[in-house]
Amino acid sequence: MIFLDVQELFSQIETIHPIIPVSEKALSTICRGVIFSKGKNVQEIGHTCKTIYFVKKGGVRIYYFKEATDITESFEFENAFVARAESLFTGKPSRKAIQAIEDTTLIAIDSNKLFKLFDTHHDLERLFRKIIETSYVNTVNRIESLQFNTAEERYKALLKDAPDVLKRVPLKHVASYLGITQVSLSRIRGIK
Amino acid sequence: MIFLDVQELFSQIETIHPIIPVSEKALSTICRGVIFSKGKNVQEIGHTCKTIYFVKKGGVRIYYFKEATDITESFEFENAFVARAESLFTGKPSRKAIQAIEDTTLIAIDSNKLFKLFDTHHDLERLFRKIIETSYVNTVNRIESLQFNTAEERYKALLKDAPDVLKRVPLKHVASYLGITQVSLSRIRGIK
DNA sequence: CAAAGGACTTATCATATGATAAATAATCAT
DNA sequence: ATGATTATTTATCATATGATAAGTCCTTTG
Repeated sequence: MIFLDVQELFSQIETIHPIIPVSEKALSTICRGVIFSKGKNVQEIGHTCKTIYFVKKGGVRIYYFKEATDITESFEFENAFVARAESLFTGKPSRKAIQAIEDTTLIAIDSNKLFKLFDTHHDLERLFRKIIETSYVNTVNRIESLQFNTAEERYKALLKDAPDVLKRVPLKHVASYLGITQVSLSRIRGIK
Repeated sequence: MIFLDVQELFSQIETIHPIIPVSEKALSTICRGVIFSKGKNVQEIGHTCKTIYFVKKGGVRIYYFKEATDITESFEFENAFVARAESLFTGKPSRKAIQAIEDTTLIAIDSNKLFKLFDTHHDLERLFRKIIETSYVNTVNRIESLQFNTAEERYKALLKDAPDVLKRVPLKHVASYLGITQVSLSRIRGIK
């Protein structure tokens, strides 16, 4: 029996929706610790997502290809949850991959086992409902920014709301995340 | 006691996650029927969202203003659920309004009462978790289309995936939904 | 029915962003 | 360290979309 350190995970859970000890216990039994070095794929394109990850250390991005162009859908760093929703919640293979953008330590939660736990551990279902709600709100806000803000406005908003992303991620990935080419981002940054 | 016809609602629920009769009963006690004529706001900008709507008949849009420009965030028609997530799940006032785009009959579900029911009716929480998951997947897919598809690609995708929207909604609202001006949409439609 | 307003299209010109290429700069592997 | 990738910037030109304006068509309303 190897001990997995789930302290960061449970600290984070505490801030979202506290769960009772028996639920903590149940949850920890379906967690695995996994490590990926920078650049390695955590999950591949075409794989059906059956895992929810929690980032203990480092960071990951979800990305896909459109006509040979690498597009970053999202970044996640310490204390965030990561999953490819369009696969996890539909059971279909994902067109997207998850990649470690730094040397990264993750906790992998088996989603099928988690969903089963929801039957007996009501508080776990509520916890994950709240996590999904938060992710949903974030994507709704992101749609708003992509719908009618200029590339420059989106860049400046990112600079304001998540300056750490700019420090930890290659600009080419930031560019595609913002919905523009790297050259355009460079031009926008160049203007003072 | 006025009888509210919740048949369409429960038929739709059946397709998502069946609930037991006692939960149906509990849910129906927190539902109100409401009617709005075409053009009327169902909820106003600045109002904190405490209602989840189900569309029985007609259709609505969620919209907001960016610098005096009316922007449609989303459309919903028969058998869909509608709420302003960024307000409902955060408790903050919404910058968005909900408007009837046709003469519309809605079922209004009190969200605070619903959230309380989750404590005693586990299946209701699961039902709404699944509804949120589906909405989340839809927004993730929408981000993908806004991130790197051209306006023309987005228009053609809408034409393919939701041709009824084009038939039921003024093009000016479709245009802002697609993230372009009405004039651009008209140009795109004009080509061939 | 007439008038008025709203919806949609078309045209012109302006601009932000894309595509490509080339030059530095930074990072990585041997 | 050295050379080889990879990341970033800068420049030029092309293009999709925006802004504005004008005109047509449709709908509403008195």
